[in-house]
Amino acid sequence: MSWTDERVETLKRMWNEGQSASQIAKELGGVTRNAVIGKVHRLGLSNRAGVAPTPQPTAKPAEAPATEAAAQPEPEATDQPEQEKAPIPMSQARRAIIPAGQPLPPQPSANEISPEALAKVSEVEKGAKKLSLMELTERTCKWPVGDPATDDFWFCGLPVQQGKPYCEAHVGVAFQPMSSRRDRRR
DNA sequence: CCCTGATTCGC
DNA sequence: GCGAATCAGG
Repeated sequence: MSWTDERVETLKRMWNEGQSASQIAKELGGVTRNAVIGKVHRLGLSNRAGVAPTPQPTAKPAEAPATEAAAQPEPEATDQPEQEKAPIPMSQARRAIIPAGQPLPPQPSANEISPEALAKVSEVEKGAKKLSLMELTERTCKWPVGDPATDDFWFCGLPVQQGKPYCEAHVGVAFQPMSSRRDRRR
């Protein structure tokens, strides 16, 4: 693939939108994020919002203080490219039944989770890596699925959301904003 | 380990 | 001009 006018335009647009190089590369296809970054630099549109100065210890004599800044003659506006859609038919809501005693994530009652989150989880579970307990690492989602008493039990295993113990989808249901939880009388 | 952008340098 | 390899950081 080469940098056609069109592709360059997409690159510029996405870069200015704040998309990451990898995202752009993925969108364009046929190029790696390195290619995108390289192109970005060649185009001279590096800093998009203000990149911190890169203190380069390399022996690089200070060049003439460039006072030239790129220009944006394109008053582009109103751009709502794409939105994450979750057309999940929501087949059967899976319920992981975790017996007490396990240092595992609490399974929130399905009736308190947003349909969005549930759908997302369902979807994620389809592509889960289905790891066993011992296969879990610090960057694999530790969300349990299924009944530990049966063979139909595994851990999500998808890449975790930095820091958290679960993938994005499961983080979503794990950390509820504790909303309509007023059901205090029990 | 996952990711990010920045830079270098052979092609 | 291109972009993989590498670097530096989160």
